[in-house]
This record gives sequence, structure tokens and C-alpha cells, in this order.
Amino acid sequence: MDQSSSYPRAIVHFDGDSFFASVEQAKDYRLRGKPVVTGGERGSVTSLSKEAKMLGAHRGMPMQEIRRVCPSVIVLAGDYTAYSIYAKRMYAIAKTFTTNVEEYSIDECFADITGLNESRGQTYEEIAEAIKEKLELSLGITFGVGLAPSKTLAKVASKRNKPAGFTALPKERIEEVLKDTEIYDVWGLGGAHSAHLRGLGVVTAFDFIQKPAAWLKEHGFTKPVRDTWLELQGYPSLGLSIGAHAKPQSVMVTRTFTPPSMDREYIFSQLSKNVEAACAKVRRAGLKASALSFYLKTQEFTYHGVQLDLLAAYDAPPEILKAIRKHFNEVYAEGILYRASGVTLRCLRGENAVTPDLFGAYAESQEKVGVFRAQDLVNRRYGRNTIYLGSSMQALVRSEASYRKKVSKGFVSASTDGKKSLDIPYLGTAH
DNA sequence: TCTGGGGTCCTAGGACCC
DNA sequence: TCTGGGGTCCTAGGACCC
Repeated sequence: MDQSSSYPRAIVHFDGDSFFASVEQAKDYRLRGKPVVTGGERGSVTSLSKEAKMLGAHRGMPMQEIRRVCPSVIVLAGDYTAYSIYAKRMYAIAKTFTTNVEEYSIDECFADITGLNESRGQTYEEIAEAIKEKLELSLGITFGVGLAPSKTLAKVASKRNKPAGFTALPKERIEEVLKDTEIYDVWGLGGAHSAHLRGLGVVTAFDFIQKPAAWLKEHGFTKPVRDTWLELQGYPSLGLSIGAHAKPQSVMVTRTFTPPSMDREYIFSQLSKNVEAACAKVRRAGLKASALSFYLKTQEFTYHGVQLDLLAAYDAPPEILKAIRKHFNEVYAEGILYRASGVTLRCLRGENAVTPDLFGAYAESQEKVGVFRAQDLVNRRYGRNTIYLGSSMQALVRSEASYRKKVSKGFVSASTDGKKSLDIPYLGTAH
């Protein structure tokens, strides 16, 4: 059957319902049918089962309030390893239908099934529903699914009929559905843009696509908004990002420390801890970074940071910490309270693509790499932070203390207790 | 709820060069 | 000399997403 006028392209969006809470229920049958929330590790709700939603709980709610409002609720610390395993299964299942799958986030993916109707002798609707059924049977989780001619419309569609809904949005239905879609709910138009549009009298997504291109230009809207405007009309202008293109461009680790601090060494050690974590991530991805930025966030929520280029590409902390130490005073000021720090490793390249620099800095750092590989192994086996740098010690000691306090108050299940710990206090110092 | 953590992409405007 | 015009490259910051 020819569906090419309804779907010049056929894009499907899959969105796991209440993903984290659903994974918990899928893993442990005793949690099914019960009000479950995740986020116990940070004291506020990140995901809720539908039973918890029915009791009046909602996202971002503090745990103490949740317990008061619905005492029967089961609070869990997020198990991100499990969530990412489920995510990988989701991608793998979608890929049994087509290789054109974008791994968009931990609980969502897009598939471009254009042309599969001809090759399979089924309609696009039948194919989308077949994928949905396979996902739900294999994972034990329901999905919101949308089929449309563009990514943005597929997102609009998958949001409807929650949970476990399927919505087909061919070109003929665009007007009807967009009249029922608030401008705030459109993917790609955030607070700033939708408020601007509201101010210009645009209330629904349909109002938006009625405006001519010249109107967008006149009011200073830029490319991302124009792309969204095209996509909503059924003209796909956002490609799927697939495969090699999906390698990360940057890796970031940021952490708030409580209480805030003015202590120079303590704040540097926070940064050091972030650098260690970021390097571990980069190594896991088989990449190296040749640029970075780091910042401190004050108690007033202002940011102070710098960007740096490195002489070579690294995946281990020493050179990176050396660079940060050199520029630390450009960012840190005496007598100011800081609440968070962060580091971003940028200009990431595959390990084999690294060109050693002329001054031998790369070769020198290579000698130390073996140490960090061993550290990865130990930490995988015995738990995070079994081995860490001396420069990170202050940060870890304090966060450990506050963690134990939370455990003893019952805010967090003490799953990491009882892990073996090695008697190796630190690896050396990065000064 | 006084505001977590990890990403991507786009653009204005400065630096630098004819 | 006080006076241009034009192009490219890069960075900082904004906006958005989950």
C-alpha cells in the first residue's frame, strides 16, 4: 500500500512510561501494582510508578513530603546500571526492525521505518505497533509510541494517550492534533521561546505553523525554532543521529557539595574528584580529551570558569589537574562561598586518533596510564572510590560522612555497605 | 522545592588578516 | 593616517533536551 503522501518519511518515537520506576517493577515482581518512587539517593523524586502518581505524588517532590502524603510509598535509590541495561535492550529490539535507530536517551529512541511498509507488506501503523508489542513483551515495561512524518511530530504523538498509548499522526491529521497541542508542550521550544511566542499571540502549535516564514525572521527567531516550525508542518528537517555520529562530544562531571565552602584546598579536591570521574568515563568510552573547561558555582548561583587547551590528548588525571591547578586562581576568589564545581572534557577523540605532541608530554603521560587502568579494575570490582587520588581525598572523606548520616536516618538504602574496601588510601598526589 | 546532573547545538561578536 | 571594507576563525554564552 502506498503511504508516501501521509508519511513522506515514517518516523517512530518510543518513550518508556515512568521508565525508572517501571524498570524497578520489571526487575522485582513484588513491586508490581505498588506505589514506587526512585530518587531516594538524592532525597527528591526522579520517577514514579502510576500507582504513586494516583496517590498524589509528583516529580521533584521532597521525599519527606512524599512519605507524609502517602505513607505506603516504596522509596528506592536509583539503579542506573539497570536502567542503562534496559535502555540497551530497548535499542537492540528496535534495531531488529531497522538499523536506522537513534539512541536518543535512556528511556527514548527514534526509528526511521521509511520504506519498510513495502518490504514487509504491512502498513507503517502495523509495523510501529509490532515494535511496541515486542518492546513491551521483552522488557515488561509499557511504551508511549508515536508515528509521524518528522521527529517533532512523532514526539507530539507519543505523548498522547498515556500510558501505553499508540498515536499515528499522518499529514492529514496534523491540523487536528496541533490545535490540541499547547505551544509549551512542543519539543524544541523551551521556556524562553514559548513565552516569546505566547506573547505574540501564539497559543497552540497550530497557531505557530500558520505563521509565515517571514514572520519568524521578523521576530528574531533563529534556526532551531525554524527547524521546529518546519517539522511541525510535516517537513522533516532534523536527521536521526545514528552510529558513529553518536559518540559523545564532551564529558562532564559536576557536583554540589553540602555545605557550601570557601576552603581553597577543599574546593580544589572537589574538582579533583570530578576530574577522576570524568577521566574514568572517557576511558570507558575509549576516548581522550585535548581540551577542557572547569567552573565553580557560587552560593549566589553565578558561574566562574575557564576553558583550556591541553598540549596533548589525555584520559588520566595528572596532566589535567596540573592544568587546572595552574589556572585555579583565575576562577577561585578568597572569601566567596562556593556550592558546586564541575569539569568538562572536550575535543574528544578515539584513542588511536591521538597524535603525540612534539614535546614528549604525551609519551610521559602514557607511562602512568597503566596505573589508572588498574584503578578502573579495582573500582569496578570493589565499588566506586575504593582507590582514588590523594588530591580528591578531602572531598571523598566528607561526602562519605554525609552519606553515612543519610543512611543512618533511613533516607537511603545502604546497599553499598558491606562492600570490601582495600587498604590503599591513595594513589599518589597530582601536584 | 530556594533551584541536581549530563549533554547538544547555535550565534553574536571579538580577534585577526588582508 | 583616524579612515575603510570584507572575510574567517574562535569563544563565550544562551537555549534546549532528558
